[in-house]
Amino acid sequence: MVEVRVPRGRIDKRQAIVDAAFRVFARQGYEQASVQDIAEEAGVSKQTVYNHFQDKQAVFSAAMAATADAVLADNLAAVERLRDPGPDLRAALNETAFGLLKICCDPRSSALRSLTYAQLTRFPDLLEVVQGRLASGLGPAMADRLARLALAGELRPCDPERAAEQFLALLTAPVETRSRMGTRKLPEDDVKAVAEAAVDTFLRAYGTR
Amino acid sequence: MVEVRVPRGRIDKRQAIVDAAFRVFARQGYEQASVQDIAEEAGVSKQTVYNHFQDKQAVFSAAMAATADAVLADNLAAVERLRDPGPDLRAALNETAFGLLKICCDPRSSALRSLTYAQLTRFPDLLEVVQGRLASGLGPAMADRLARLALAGELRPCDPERAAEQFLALLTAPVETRSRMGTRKLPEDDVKAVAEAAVDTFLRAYGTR
DNA sequence: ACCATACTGGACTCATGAGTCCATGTGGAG
DNA sequence: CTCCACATGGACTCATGAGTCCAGTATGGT
Repeated sequence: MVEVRVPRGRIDKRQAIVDAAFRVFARQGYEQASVQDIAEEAGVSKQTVYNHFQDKQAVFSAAMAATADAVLADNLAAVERLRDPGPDLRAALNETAFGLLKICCDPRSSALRSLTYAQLTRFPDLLEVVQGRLASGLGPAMADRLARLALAGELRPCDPERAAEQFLALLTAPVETRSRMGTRKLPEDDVKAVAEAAVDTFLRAYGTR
Repeated sequence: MVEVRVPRGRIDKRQAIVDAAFRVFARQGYEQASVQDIAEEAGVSKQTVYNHFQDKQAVFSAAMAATADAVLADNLAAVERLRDPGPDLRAALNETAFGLLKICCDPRSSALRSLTYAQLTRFPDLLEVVQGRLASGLGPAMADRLARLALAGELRPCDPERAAEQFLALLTAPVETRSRMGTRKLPEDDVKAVAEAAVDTFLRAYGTR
């Protein structure tokens, strides 16, 4: 262990701790990650962690919330692609789908899902923190875009919430299965194939003839 | 705590332990469940647990494997409904879909997913034990049924593996989201609605005109 | 009836990790 | 320059739980 001499100081230790915590939790899981591990990963002493957070659980919550925010932001950015779809709807959907799947396959995103699942029984309020941000953010945003497309006659008239739910289902579930719950990384080509298959089925069901 | 005097004996303690273990793990998670808890739930002494299993991890593996087998069997039974679909294909698909979703919503099934996700990093071979049985069992079985239907002209010609993957995606992902990863139980009507929506979209994409 | 086998419970060791305390160092604001 | 708020690390307490050991007890096959 070669220690890099990092300048002491009261900079953004807190942020460093939050970032490091998520990395450690992602690698080792909640119970296996000791506060000491987190402190070391952050280049900080254990006591400093306790200066910023009440206890281990508070560190965990903060790390999960921050990551959920980041992942949601990425997802929303991908959906924005549909705001101005251009002449080729299929191409726009394909790009959006591929963008969403790349985020979904990212280790950060996988770890977020894993950790949420894992700690549900212990921290029920994790749902508000994580799922509350993701599902309650992404679904409606997608539904908004699809509603506009339907109104513009690009899709057949339909319930946009249901369409959004199914579009996302066609994307995420196959990737989740194929990547073995995020444990093996899918080849880019597979991801593209899933995206195109999803868009194809979606357009058959919701497209205008 | 009123202790029921249970007759001692070398009956199927092992089975009792496996069953009890899954219940305890489902309630408390792997790390939170102590071997003592499991022994008490099984009405057995801690030492007896260690008579039958090498260590806590072995108990866990056995419990997960047994549950995965049971859940897979239920799933396969539901898919069997499609072997003789009868004149009304939509009705047959609806029944199958609803059957699959009821299993999927069952606490046992939810706990199985939760625990698998949670312990992935620690026990990578859990994938072979659990996912290996479920995904590798259900997907192909579904694909078989769909292939027959396509051959009989009930569905348009298509890749049955892809169709099966998407059919299952349309079922499970929405339920997973709506039930908040299995933490709140969905009203029967919601489950039925998801099933019918999935079948509707599936038939629009894969049905014959 | 007998004996091997399995079950019991309770005491034991041992490792681990959360959270606290404190004496000491250090950077930046005034 | 001088505080002061924050950072450090190392030692400490305390609780918990895995896994072992053993002496005593019930069971079922023969």
